[in-house]
Amino acid sequence: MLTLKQITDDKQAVIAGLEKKHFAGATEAIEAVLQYSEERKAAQQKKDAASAEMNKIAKSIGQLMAQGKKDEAEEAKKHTGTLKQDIATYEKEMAEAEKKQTDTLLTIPNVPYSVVPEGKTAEDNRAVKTGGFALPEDAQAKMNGFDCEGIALGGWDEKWNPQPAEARLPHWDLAKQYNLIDFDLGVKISGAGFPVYVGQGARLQRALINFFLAEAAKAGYTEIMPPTVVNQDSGYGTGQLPDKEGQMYHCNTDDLYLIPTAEVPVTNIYRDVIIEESKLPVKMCAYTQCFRREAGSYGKDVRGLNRLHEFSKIEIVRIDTPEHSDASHREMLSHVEGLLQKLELPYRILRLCGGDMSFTAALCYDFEVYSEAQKRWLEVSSTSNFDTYQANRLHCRYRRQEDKKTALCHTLNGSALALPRIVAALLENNQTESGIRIPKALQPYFGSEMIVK
RNA sequence: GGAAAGAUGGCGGAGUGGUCGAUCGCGGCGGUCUUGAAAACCGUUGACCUGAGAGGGUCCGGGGGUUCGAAUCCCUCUCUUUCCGCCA
Repeated sequence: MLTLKQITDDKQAVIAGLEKKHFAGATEAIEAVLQYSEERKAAQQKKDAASAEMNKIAKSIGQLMAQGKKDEAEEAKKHTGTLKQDIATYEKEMAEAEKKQTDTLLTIPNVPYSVVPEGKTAEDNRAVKTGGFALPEDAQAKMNGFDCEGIALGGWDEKWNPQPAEARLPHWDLAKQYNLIDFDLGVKISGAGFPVYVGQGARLQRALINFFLAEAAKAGYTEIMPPTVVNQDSGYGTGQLPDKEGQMYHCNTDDLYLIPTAEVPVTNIYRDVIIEESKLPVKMCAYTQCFRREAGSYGKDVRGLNRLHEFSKIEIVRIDTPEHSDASHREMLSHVEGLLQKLELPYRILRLCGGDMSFTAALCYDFEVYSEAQKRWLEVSSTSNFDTYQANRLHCRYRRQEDKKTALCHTLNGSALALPRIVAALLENNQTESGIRIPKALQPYFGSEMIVK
């Protein structure tokens, strides 16, 4: 959540930011917070004064008793009755005002950075870069009307004969043909959205996980293997609770949640922690299964691997100083971009507009890969800077070197990468007459250079 | 699942109703000494709210209660450890 200081420092800037995010009632919400804050301060000042008086009397009674002056002590006690009641009243006022203030703050989203484009929906997101490889027909066809400058053709050895465009299949057909993924079996065991990976399909999963983890390790991220169920405090810490309660699977008996992303357990490592500035940036990566209920999604957008209830993802998380977080963010972007280049996939990077960004983000870039058989861009990574918004909830602070004071950290995270849509694009974009080609960088992890029937 | 013990500052560990935000040790930081380092010695060392400042307030796992006054007494919740049982 936003800090009170952010609001008092520059109220108008905060309101303008919230309007860019298309948050209705920004002015009213901010004014309400400020009013509750004043109420709380007033109540606290009254309460502090009464408490100070009470402490003084209590101390003097102690001294009088020690000196054996029982009568004077009894006399002093008489004054404490009303004082005690006053303190209780003021404390109640204070707690009520504080609760209203926090409750209101929790409903207010993060303020976007100035570089975030205006706009309301995904239509308004701005493509900032395009790159990678595509098959000839698709690159020339200007994928989905977007400018594809930067996307190169092929990049394949001569020994491969790409399937002609009209013969290319969507991944759900390929998964069946090559016996890689059994969606029906998943329905039997668990339900829709829980695919069963088989044989080379399972091996491809493992290869990608290892590849992504190895690349993250090379980039200096410490590998974490966290729990995949978390308690309520963790859910609140990273902001999934209370607003997105319905998105997570909940284990009733034990009141635990299945994680929707490794961001939750990994970022919560630093909940209620004060980090020495010299230790920043903290760089962590984690592979976990992710669980999403995703209620209310239907149609061809969710076919095959496009949207699942359970999937594998490698997440990178950084905790940094306010001064360096932007540089950190750029490093994360180039890390993710590097992965897509090594996988030889056509991709584009979008800077999300104010209205399409998540509740908690201050700046967010999406990575999308072009799926040649589906003729669609698929989101495979979302890389965000949360500024102090998450850290404020997490109470994640650092001790500044220069003055030894504590200040809120910035938190960042990004997928690097989520598997299912990468698998979809890899299968669809690498169809050849003799099988499905595996990009060079992935071959050592997969153990061979193609998927065969 | 059964039984017992416990939860105090970065860590260890005192403190059982009255200047206790808390003795002490370690660690950290500053200094003396040293060519440098170590050792030794001296000093310093929690977080949060409020206030221009002086100051005031809150915090000894969480919540509630008793009392003029609670780290200390009572209730309750959570967690941890040990032993037994079960299991990978």
